[in-house]
Amino acid sequence: MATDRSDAPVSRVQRRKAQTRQALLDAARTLLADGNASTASIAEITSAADVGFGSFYNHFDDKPALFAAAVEQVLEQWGDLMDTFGDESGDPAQTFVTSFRMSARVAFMHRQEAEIIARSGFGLLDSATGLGPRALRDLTAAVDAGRLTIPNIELATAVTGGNLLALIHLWLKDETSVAEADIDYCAEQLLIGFGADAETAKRLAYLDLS
Amino acid sequence: MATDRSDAPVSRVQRRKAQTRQALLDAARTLLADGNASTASIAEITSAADVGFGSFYNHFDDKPALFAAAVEQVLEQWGDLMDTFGDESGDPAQTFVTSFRMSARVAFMHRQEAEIIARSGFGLLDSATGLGPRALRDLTAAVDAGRLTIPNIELATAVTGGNLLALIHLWLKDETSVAEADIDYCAEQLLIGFGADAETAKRLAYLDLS
DNA sequence: ATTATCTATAGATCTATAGATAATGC
DNA sequence: ATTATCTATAGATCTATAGATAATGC
Repeated sequence: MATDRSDAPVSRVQRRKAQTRQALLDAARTLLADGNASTASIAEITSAADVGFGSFYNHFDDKPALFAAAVEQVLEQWGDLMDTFGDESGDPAQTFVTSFRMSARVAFMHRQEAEIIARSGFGLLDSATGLGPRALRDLTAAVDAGRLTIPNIELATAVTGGNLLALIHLWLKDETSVAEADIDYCAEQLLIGFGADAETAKRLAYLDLS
Repeated sequence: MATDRSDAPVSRVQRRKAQTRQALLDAARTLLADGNASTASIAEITSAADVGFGSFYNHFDDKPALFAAAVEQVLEQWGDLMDTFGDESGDPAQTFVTSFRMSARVAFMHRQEAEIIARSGFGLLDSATGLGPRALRDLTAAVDAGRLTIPNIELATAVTGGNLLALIHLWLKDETSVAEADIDYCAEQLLIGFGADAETAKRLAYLDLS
C-alpha cells in the first residue's frame, strides 16, 4: 500500500490534475516576475505552461483569478518557510526581529519571489496567510509581555512591511546596493522605534542566525 | 496684447488641444485611483473624458503611455506642492523631516492622489521629478552638514519612502486608523534611525507647521 | 491652409465554450 | 463510466487608421 498523506492527491488523475494546475501557476509566476502579467493572453500562458488552451478553464475562471492565486501561493510558501525557522527563545521581540531579518535574507536568495513580493507591495500585509499577520502577532505578544512599547500597532506592522519592501526594492534595482548589514541595521532601528532600549536592540538585531 | 507666459499655450487651438489632453489625463487619474486602469478600453477612457475616440491618438501612442503620463503628472504636482512649502531654516535635516510630514498630510487631504501614489509604490522613489530625489538631496545635505549620520543613504531614502507608503496604505484602508500624531511619530523615529539625538528628533518632528 | 477633432470601420486580437480524445477507476 | 485534457472556433471585443468635419490663423 502506498503512503497516503491526507492532503496529497490520491489517484493518478488527481496528481496529473494538480500538475497541470501547478504548471499554470508557475507560468504565472514567471510572467508576474517579468512584469508581463498584464499583457499576456491566456494562449500565451497555456503555451508557456505547455498545457492545452482549454485546460486553463478547468482550473481558473479567468486571468485575474490565476494571477491572484499565484501571488497568494508565493506569500503562503514564504510564510511556511518562516515557520520552519521557528525560534524557541520564547521572546516575541526576538521572534519578530528574526523573522524580519530572515524574510529579507530569503528575498535576496530568490529573485523571482522577491519580484512578485515587490509588485504585490503592501498587499503582503493584508494577505491572511503571509507575513503581515505574523508580524502583527509577534508585535502584539511583545507589547503584552512588556518587551516593546508601541502606540499604534497596526502602523508598526505597516512600517515593518515598508522597511522590508524598501530593502527588496533597492536590492532588485541593484544587488550590490544592499548587504546583510543593511538588513540588520534596519532591524535595529525598527526595534528602537518600537520602544526597545539601545542595548537590547543591538543585541537582538545582530544575533547569530545559524 | 495678451499676457504671454513662455510655457503656456499661446493660440486658442493650442489651449483647446491642451484641454483635450488634460481631459484624458484626468480620466486616467480616476481610473487609476479606482483600480480600473487595467481593464478600461480606450473607448471607455475617451468616453469618460468626453472626447472623441480618435482624439486619443492625437495625444498618446497607447494606453500604457497615457497611464504613465498620468502617474508622472501626479508625482510632479506633488513635488511642486512641496516646493511651495519651502522651509528657510537652512537646516537640511529640518527640510527633510518637514517634507516628510507635509507629504503625508497632503496625502491625507487628497484621496485620489493618495490612491495613485500607493499604486505606484516605490516608483515614487525612481521618478526623476517626484519625492525620492528631494529626500535624497536633503539627506545628503544633512549628512554633509554633520547633522545626520547615515551608513547607506540610498537605503535611508527607500526607508523614508517605505514609511510614507505605509502611512498612506493604512489611511486608505481605514481613515481612522492613522492620525497626524502617527505621522510625526514616524518622522521622529526616522530621524533617530538616521543618527539624530533624541532631543533633536523630538524637536524637529513636532515643529509647528504653520 | 492648417490642424485638431470626430465618426466609422477593417482587421486583429482574445475569450469562453462546444465537442472530440485519451486515460484512469471500477 | 468518469473526468481531465486537448483542438477548433464562434462571437465579442478592441485597437489603430482612414477620411470627413469644424474651427482657427494668416
